[in-house]
Amino acid sequence: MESRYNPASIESKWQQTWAQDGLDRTPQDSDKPKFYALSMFPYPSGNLHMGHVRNYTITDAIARLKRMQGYRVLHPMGWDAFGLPAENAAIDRGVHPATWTNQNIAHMKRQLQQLGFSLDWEREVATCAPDYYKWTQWIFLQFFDAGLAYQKESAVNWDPIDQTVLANEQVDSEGRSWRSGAKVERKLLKQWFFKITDYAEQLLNDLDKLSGWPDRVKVMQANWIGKSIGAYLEFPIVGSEEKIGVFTTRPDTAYGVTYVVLAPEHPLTQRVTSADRKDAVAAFVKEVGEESEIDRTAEDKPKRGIPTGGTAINPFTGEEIPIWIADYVLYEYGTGAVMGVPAHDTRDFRFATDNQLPIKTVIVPEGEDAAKPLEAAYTEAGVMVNSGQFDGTPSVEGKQKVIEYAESQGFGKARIQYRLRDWLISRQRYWGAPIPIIHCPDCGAVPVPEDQLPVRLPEDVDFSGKGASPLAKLENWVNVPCPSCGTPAKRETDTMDTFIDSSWYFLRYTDANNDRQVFDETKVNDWMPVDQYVGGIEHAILHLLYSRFFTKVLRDRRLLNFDEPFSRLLTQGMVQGLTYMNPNKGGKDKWIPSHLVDANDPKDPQTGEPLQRLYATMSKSKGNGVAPEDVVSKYGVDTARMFILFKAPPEKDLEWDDADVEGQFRFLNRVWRLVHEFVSSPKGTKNNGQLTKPEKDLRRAIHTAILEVTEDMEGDYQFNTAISELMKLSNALTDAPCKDSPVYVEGIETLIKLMAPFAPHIAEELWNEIGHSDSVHHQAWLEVDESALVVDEITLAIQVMGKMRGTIQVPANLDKTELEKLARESEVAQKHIAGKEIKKVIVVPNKLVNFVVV
RNA sequence: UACAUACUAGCUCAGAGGUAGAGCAAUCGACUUAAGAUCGAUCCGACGCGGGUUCAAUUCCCGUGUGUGUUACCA
Repeated sequence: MESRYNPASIESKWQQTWAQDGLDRTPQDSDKPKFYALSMFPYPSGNLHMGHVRNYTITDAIARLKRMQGYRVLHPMGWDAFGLPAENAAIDRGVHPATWTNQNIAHMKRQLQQLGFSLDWEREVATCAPDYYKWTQWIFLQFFDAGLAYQKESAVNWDPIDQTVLANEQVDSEGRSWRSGAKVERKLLKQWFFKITDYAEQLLNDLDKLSGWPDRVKVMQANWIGKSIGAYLEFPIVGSEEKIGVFTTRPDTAYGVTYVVLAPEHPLTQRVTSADRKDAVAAFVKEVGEESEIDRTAEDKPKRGIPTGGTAINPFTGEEIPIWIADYVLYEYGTGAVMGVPAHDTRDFRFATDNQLPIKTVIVPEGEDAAKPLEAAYTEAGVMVNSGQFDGTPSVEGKQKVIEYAESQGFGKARIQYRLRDWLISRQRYWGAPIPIIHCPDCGAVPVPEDQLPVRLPEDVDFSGKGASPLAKLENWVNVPCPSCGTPAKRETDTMDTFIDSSWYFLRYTDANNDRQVFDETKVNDWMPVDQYVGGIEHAILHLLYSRFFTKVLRDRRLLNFDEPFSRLLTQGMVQGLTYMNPNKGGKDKWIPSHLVDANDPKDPQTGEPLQRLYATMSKSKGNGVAPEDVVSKYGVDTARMFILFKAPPEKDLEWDDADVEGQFRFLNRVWRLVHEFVSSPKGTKNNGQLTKPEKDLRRAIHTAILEVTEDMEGDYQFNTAISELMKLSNALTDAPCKDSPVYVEGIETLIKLMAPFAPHIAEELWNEIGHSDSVHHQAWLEVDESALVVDEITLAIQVMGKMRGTIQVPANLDKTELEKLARESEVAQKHIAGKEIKKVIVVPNKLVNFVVV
């Protein structure tokens, strides 16, 4: 055995051996319980960064542990390969998106393999491959067939210079196109939507089933869905047949409505405006329309609005009330109109005060009357007053009663409102899965027949970045006969949002090479749900919500039989790098790339100014990244893995620190030396059945380590503390005086096995060196021998009045009376209780005795 | 603004109603021409702040401060 730990040679050696032996392949026929470990698949941007490495290291450690624990493990990898950067590469550099993407995939796959992740590459998927997006299109048709895919006019971001539609992420916070810099306009286009709102209630309720998800992710999803229970009420417009519908959560305040407000965009605005107000209203609408979303919703801004001159009737009181328009009413939410109840809503109160609108109190706290004027809105529950027949009703009950009354009178009903909107899935660009629809002048939107899938992306395309989507310009691709009636028709030229590709990839892994079906029902139901999903918190809402939605729809199509796709979710923290900032500079210039800075004396290389040191998420613009391959070439994969797992709990941000990486490398070196000394010394053969005290102590250390590591890995994966236990065991072995004992052999073997999921290469090498021919990764995980944990003597704490006064050594497992007797007789206790009356004695077996004195 | 979450050694993090703990860093010593590696030893704590419950609170409860994240007028 080499006396020095040389990671480079052992890592490549074992990676080859494992590949040959098929160590990473998913077991096909096995009666073992299943375990599906999954990392969120990456976008093939070209290079693996530390965030990827952290993500996959976590999942890999789990996969390896579960294999040792007797599970058949599915641990696949693939590529979220459609998307904008590929198309930009085409526009900027003239490389075809497919070429660019495939090169990146090849490069990143090689990087992953060098990192030794135990992935089953036979199940690799890439969403841009026709044999994948064929099934994405097939799933779209399932949605279409279920009535869950529909078209609607919708506003898109339109770049007037490039004459093209932009995605939201291509529009900066100033509302300008990232490419042309032009002010983006809103333009109405016919777009495809998925009806996720049909599943809002299920998506909300089933969050309760996700006990293995972090609470904050569930809270974020619940907020996103945003369920409100209330009423829909209609206010007739004076001099018109039309009515203004509003949604309210406070129907109990309906008698306090003193005005109605429309969003400026509301179509009724034109209708209700009186002739003399036309110009003022038009000016106001224009002004608000030009404001950016940010200005309009700024918190400190006063609520602005103007009267339209029109009036409506409060159907509860019969009073005429003015109709206003105001910028604080959002057209996108509810009905785009609200009833104004200044007395009982803070926003309405402020608006009414600013605009001299009447304030009418209709709820009072119990035992008070409505006489005194309000200084602020009273938004709590209370008793209804000034509310006709409802006077005296508690407002909580009043909600339901008012709804019933409105319903009986025909001007309202109960309603549940969600913040969640339908999912706009059309993208006017090339590098995505084409929507498999043909528009026929006679038959309308006709699905492409299944046997004609996939609708392939044409390859000879012009990428100028200008004009309509590249697909729309391809006459011979667009013009096809209608599949239903044969008349000349046109293909849909939009492609699908890439979130659709990633909403079902975890299902495809269970049967990745099936060319006849999207997946085999038995296989998907066998492997799913994913037992442990690992990825970034940035997907807390969109990707995870969409995937849950897809799962429920496909379940209702009877393609699978479970409700939720991911049983347990681990949202890993970011990887942060040491970052230098010049506080005197602004914008991007303030970040000074770390390779330009002397770490001992951080100064701006241009100005000589002192720099601030901080930790920030690694990024190109800050120049604070650490390249995985640099770390690997210096210390090896196992050190990188150990550092990443040890430095922070997985869900927290990780501060990259070279000194700590060094520390992990030293730990692996210590283990290497320990085993090296063990291999080159005579083995213990002594076995007379009776263990000496050092042997007992060492066995206790061994089995404590097994217990702690196993517990740390159960549930929430505390890798950092698990590795800390490995260090303790390693220290115990180093210090052990009984190196010739069979217990020492047990200790060495235990340490290597416990290390295997975290540092797989060195564990395999050491396992091999101590004389085993089978892989350490095939060994069964360790069982705790409870008897080894037993201690003969314990330290008993002596407390007086709850304060620690000292300790005594006593035999373990004495009963309460014996403990009390020993404690009472002890010197420490005597010193503090002598001459005092003992009122009470609390005895906690094997822990402490507490005297309560007068 | 609401919600979530955190606050423990210089740093990163464990911990549990009952003696506060690991790793790294630091300091000193040994070895070395020197450095590194290694070995040995050492140091470190109002458990954010205030109150309550308890025989006993760092741990449970309430309030408060600070940081972070999501959300930003959702009617």
